[in-house]
Amino acid sequence: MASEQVTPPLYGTVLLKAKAILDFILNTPTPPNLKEISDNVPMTKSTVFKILKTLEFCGFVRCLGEEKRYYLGTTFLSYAQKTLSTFDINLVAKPFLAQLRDETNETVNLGILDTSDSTVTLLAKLESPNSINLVSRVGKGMHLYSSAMGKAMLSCLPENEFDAYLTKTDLVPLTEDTITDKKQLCENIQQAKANGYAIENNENQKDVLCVGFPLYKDGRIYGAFSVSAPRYRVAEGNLALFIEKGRIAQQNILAVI
Amino acid sequence: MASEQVTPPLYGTVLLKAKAILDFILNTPTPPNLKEISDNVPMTKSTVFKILKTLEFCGFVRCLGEEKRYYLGTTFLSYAQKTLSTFDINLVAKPFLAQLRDETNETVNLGILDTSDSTVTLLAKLESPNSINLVSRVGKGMHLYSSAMGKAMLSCLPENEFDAYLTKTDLVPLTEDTITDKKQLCENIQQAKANGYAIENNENQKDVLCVGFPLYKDGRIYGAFSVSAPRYRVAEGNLALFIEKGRIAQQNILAVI
DNA sequence: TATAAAATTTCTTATACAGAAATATTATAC
DNA sequence: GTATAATATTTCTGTATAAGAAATTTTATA
Repeated sequence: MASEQVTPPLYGTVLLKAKAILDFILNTPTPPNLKEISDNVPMTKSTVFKILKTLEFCGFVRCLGEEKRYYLGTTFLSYAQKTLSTFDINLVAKPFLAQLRDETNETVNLGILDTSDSTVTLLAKLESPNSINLVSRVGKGMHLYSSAMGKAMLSCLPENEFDAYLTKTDLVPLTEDTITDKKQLCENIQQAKANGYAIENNENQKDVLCVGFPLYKDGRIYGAFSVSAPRYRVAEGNLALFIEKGRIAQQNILAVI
Repeated sequence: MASEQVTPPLYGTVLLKAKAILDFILNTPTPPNLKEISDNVPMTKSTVFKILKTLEFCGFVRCLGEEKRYYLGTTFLSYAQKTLSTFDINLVAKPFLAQLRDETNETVNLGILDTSDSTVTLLAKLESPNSINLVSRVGKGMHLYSSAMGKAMLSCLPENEFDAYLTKTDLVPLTEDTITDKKQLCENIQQAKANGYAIENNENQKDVLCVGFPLYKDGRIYGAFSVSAPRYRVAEGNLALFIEKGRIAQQNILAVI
């Protein structure tokens, strides 16, 4: 849906063919042999064969057994490890968050879950063009129970992990509206789960309202982002805009993760 | 060293170039930009650029940030998952184990660690050409503390996991030579770790001697294999042969895992 | 042993590729 | 704010390479 590049490049047809073959192996329950592959990708048997042999040479596939079935290779294990170790949600999400900032004219934050002490680590803050800004600092840890991003991420936790968090955490009040009752927090998180976003209204920082969106995909919590504004600037229509545009940003980011 | 295919295939030069680029990104601590890549692979900048754009289109790399640095893509996460879920140590190891069987003229076994109940599951049994064979059945579970493959795998466990195993396990005797003393087992495993192989002499099955080799790589225990023979057939020189040829098979298998 | 099916190899022309060099886009110095 | 340098991207062209048809070898099955 986004206006991204969808036309294949005019270079590297072999790469595109190789990917089609790899994807076919990926999506086939039992490892296929040459015939099964060439029957299911738009290439002749000899072309598939030659590409497979090169992929095998590269360690991208392995051909095993008397039936000569093709398996994805162990090379991908190293690549995947590197992908994870250098994955930068900050860089991935930033363009979409900048757009969200421009659409809402408010400050947009990006955070990740710090599992060591169950807090939100603020990775990036895209300042509102409006003059009066909020006091937040990149790197600062916030509580999960009081912040919009934190509550958004809580809403994605598996039940047992959420229970563990609830058990071990003291809900220390930060403002007069901080939720300090565990049952109430539970309900609040349930609501966030149902909505797909979490609202924090004067709970974490005085006179600030935040809408937090989780970045959750394939069972993994990549982080969360939020739109935050001084409460006086958030009228009814404004909040709806935050939610609408936030949801779009969320979809866009998840699509490229 | 093995007489495997080492000559690049005469087809798919773009694939080979693409792999060189991916490998450079893999081995560079901070994600490189175009210039850094093209300075380090034997291609011109424009060639590297065009391949990168196609790799990006395929989801194999992503270009992020103002500095346009290249990261390995998330596509590899799916590929790696599939690699692991279809990984078949049996098929990978079999040719080398068949060779070992022929070199020793004894039965060769392949097993994996069943972590659910801490036993060895026998995956394959390559029968000795000699007439008198041993009683073992594919699928049969053996104890880690009494079998050669089990002890080989124990020698690769991280210390805390080994301690946990020792604590929870009753060393029930299977023969008159089964090690039933935990301290003695500890020393035996230490010895196996130092040797790189484990010997089981009449401990698991009466009148049988086994030499077990672990298949351990990158912190992962893929399984173990063993050469097993009736004790009366194992003279001094024979045992040395088992160890020598077993080590070679182990190296060969680990090289292709 | 005969037959079928699948895997390799051979061969050839159109085409996709590689690199040089020009251009555009940044970053940085002045 | 302009000049300069560094990097990224595009254009262009001869040549190497890829794609497919078909023959051949290998392997499975009757």
